[in-house]
Amino acid sequence: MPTSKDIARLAGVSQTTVSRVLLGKPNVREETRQKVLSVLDGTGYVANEQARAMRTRRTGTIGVVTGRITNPFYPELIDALGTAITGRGLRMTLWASDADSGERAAMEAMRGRLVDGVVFTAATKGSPPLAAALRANLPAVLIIRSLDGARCDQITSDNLTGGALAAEHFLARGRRDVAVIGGDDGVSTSRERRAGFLDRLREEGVEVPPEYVIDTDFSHDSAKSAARALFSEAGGPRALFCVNDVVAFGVLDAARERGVAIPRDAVVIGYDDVKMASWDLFDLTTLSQPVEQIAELGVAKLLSRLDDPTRPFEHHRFQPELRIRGSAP
Amino acid sequence: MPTSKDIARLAGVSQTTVSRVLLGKPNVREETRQKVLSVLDGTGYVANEQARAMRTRRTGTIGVVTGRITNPFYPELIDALGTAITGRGLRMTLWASDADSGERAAMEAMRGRLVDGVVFTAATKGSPPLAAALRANLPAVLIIRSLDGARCDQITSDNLTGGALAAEHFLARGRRDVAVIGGDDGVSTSRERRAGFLDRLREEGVEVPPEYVIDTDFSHDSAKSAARALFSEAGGPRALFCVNDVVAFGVLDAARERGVAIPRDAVVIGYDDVKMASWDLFDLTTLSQPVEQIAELGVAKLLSRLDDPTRPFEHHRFQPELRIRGSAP
DNA sequence: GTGAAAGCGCTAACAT
DNA sequence: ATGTTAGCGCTTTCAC
Repeated sequence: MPTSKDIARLAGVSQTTVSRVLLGKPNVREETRQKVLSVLDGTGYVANEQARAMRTRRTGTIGVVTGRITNPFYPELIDALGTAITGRGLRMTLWASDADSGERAAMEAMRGRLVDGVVFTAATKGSPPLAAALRANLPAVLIIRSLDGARCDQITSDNLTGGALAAEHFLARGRRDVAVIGGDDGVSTSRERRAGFLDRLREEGVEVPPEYVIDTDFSHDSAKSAARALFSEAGGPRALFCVNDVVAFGVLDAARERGVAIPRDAVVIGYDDVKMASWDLFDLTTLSQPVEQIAELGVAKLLSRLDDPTRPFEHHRFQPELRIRGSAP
Repeated sequence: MPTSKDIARLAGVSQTTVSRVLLGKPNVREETRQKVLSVLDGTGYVANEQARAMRTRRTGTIGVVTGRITNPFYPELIDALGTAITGRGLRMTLWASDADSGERAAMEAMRGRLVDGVVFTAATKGSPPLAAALRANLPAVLIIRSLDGARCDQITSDNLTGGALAAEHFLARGRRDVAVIGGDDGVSTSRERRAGFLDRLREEGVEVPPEYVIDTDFSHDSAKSAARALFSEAGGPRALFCVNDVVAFGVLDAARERGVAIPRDAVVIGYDDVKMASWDLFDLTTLSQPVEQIAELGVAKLLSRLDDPTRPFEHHRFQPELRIRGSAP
């Protein structure tokens, strides 16, 4: 594998000149440039990015930390982030794991200069490595999930409004037998979606009893068993707002198992509008958040911070939109 | 951000000794080691991996190339690869894109010494960058999809057997009104699954007419419209083998739309056994391939090749297992 | 057991 | 417009 020194020797110029040609610097005579380019062409030379990174202090790699990919929302997000990152000629290093091991690894990678910055998508209140990264002022951005007072840019859906829209949809159809399923107050999305939903209901005089504000993790199976309990209760709630689509899928599965017809016997709203939500078998009414835009803006903000670390931190919230489908017409 | 030189100065030793301690070399006096370690602890020093990689010629990063993540099988595979890679203290750089842009980028990254090797999961017959990578003897491994005569290790499911198992399941239930949906002969998985299925049927005297061997891409929507056409045909096939689960989901969706009851009016078998396949709404009979094992072995083979580039190439095939569920009991 | 010195392959400052 | 030189932060001989 040839080095720029080899190219220089073959072209009869200094190694510096080769570097100049490679970087497209202006101060090279056209004739010299051509000579170098032709040698370059012949050898199929590719610059050693490691060595380059060592001087420029830019690796051209962006880290991405997500939760476990069991939620189909994450693949779509990763896809969008991948597009935003590779579209800029950069690379994406991915950590997709439970717990905070991904955050820990990402922080190490930043400090070890293996990535220029990190996009965190699964921020949780009590994550020590994330807190440490932000405290150390390492270049990071939070998308999808936010953290109050985090020292970095944040891009999310306006989850409070999203929850309120779900509430309004139920109210407009005269439903008052509502419940919220899924949630963890350490996670901004579910906390805010829940709060927006409950607050809007309260404004209209509907108070949701605490036993119908159901904590479950974000998995299909937990949601399913929670809904199963709800459905076996005779006078229980039948207008269910789920904090995300996977939770909603679990609820739909429980409904099928229990012989609860959707939307006749119960109505369901999700959040995220993953691709599957529009499949006939689910046909899920849900709130959509613009994944591509969130990913794109997140990457853009991260890169702009690398250039200007002093820019004040921003929190951009995209408006969610209610997609009305068969599960809650 | 301190360097090993800073640590050396603070500890009153040479930079070399710091390096020795960091790498756990034996020839350091215990007393010296402790001194260095205590300074290390105090500063929160993290070695610059770039510089390290430049000397060792190992980056500690593995590239992964997948197709677009619209197929839920890929997230599960990425998850498994991530576990196999990060579990070894390495990092994963991911390219998930249509076409061969990911392969091209991965090849560049290998040549630019940004990754030690690459796991290709979406090999297609006519991919120039992949062909080039293999020709150049760059360290790579093919998993899930194979390529005849590729100069690298390959780990796949035994797709021929998988297809045969599906055929046997239909035959055992007396079904002869079969069709195969989804396929592209440039992709080993669908080519082999199809061939295994058709060959086994032929052995039992069942010849599938060519119009019931349906080429569609691997998307839910294409499969859905193909199945829609099939279901509107009166005497058409009603025992459908799909080359993967997403295709099967599309078929199930079409069935629902057309009022075709599963499994009463039609039976469906998929391939992959993605998590969703066991959800009540799908309840899909399918062939499972051991994703974790494939990922684990793929990474292991790749790493072992880095240590011994001369080892002969192997193709390991895992046996698929039929998971019988409601869609084809 | 420890340190000095060389060098991985680049880029950038400085000379000419 | 081009070349010389000095590192980036490590690991690895090679001396002692």
